Amino acid sequence: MTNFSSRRQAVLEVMKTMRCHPSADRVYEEVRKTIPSISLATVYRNLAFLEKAGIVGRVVGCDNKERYDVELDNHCHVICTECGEVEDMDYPEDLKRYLDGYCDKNGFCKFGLSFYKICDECKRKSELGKLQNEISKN
Amino acid sequence: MTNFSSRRQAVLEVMKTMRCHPSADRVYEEVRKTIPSISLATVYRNLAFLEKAGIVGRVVGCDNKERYDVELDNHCHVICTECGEVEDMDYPEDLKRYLDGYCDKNGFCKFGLSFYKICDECKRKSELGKLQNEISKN
DNA sequence: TCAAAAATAAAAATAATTATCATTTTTGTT
DNA sequence: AACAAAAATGATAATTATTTTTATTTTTGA
Repeated sequence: MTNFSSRRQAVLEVMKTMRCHPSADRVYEEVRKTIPSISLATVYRNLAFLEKAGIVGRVVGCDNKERYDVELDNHCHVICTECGEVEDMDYPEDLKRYLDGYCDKNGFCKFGLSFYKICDECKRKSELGKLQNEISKN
Repeated sequence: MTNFSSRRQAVLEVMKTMRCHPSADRVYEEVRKTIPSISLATVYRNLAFLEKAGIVGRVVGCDNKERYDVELDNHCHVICTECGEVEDMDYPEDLKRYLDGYCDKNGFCKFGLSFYKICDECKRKSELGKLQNEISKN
């Protein structure tokens, strides 16, 4: 039975709604919009609970934060090497099959594939920085 | 020119010698055996320096620690879901080629593949725990 | 030789996460 | 409904990993 407490439910809802891979503090920020009195510890606790229950997963980005994910199937990640933001990407179908097979055959419980690049946001910021540098020189 | 300070050199040596993927505090522990006066901050600084220089890389394990790696080519990781320990594994040759191609074609700068399982050490510990539980019940 | 730059130790500061504890809410049983 | 036991929570303290700061030392290169 999926009989969660209202706050646990709220954390899960936020996870389902957000299309990104939020860190705990981002989830906290978001849940507070509907339940202002919720505490950060509760968010952590419920994310841990939901993880144990196999409902959300952890993703490691590139900044020292744990990030969370509700879509546990069939996708890999695109990670920004600057800000650590994580995006979903579908596996090429044949690759997924290959890795699933490899995993089974060798007794691994799961696998994770990530591709890295600098995200558009960070690229923009970096360009802006250079520009400002040029300007201040002259 | 690879003209590093003696401490920077020592950090790199340790990284090369250790066949695992140590966290900063493990590196610190190890370097202290030869340079007892080295400080933890210096280890962090030099790992960061060596990373920027492309000599060591970061690996994300499963515990909330950054781990470091000197072998930057041609291998993927086997990560323990319990303790976060990271082990190297060769890519199947054809998979490596496929991923390299995919990466180039789509403008990613790198990729990472990890397989997860519970390592032998942790399996042993967990068995031991269960056994002790049984005993204390009777 | 000597000034500027780089590297360092030690300690303080920061940031993310976890643990504690007193209180509140929920649950299942009578 | 009443109530005891279990679970969940907020607030805060504690912990852990990492980064920053500062005063000092070492290295570099002119």
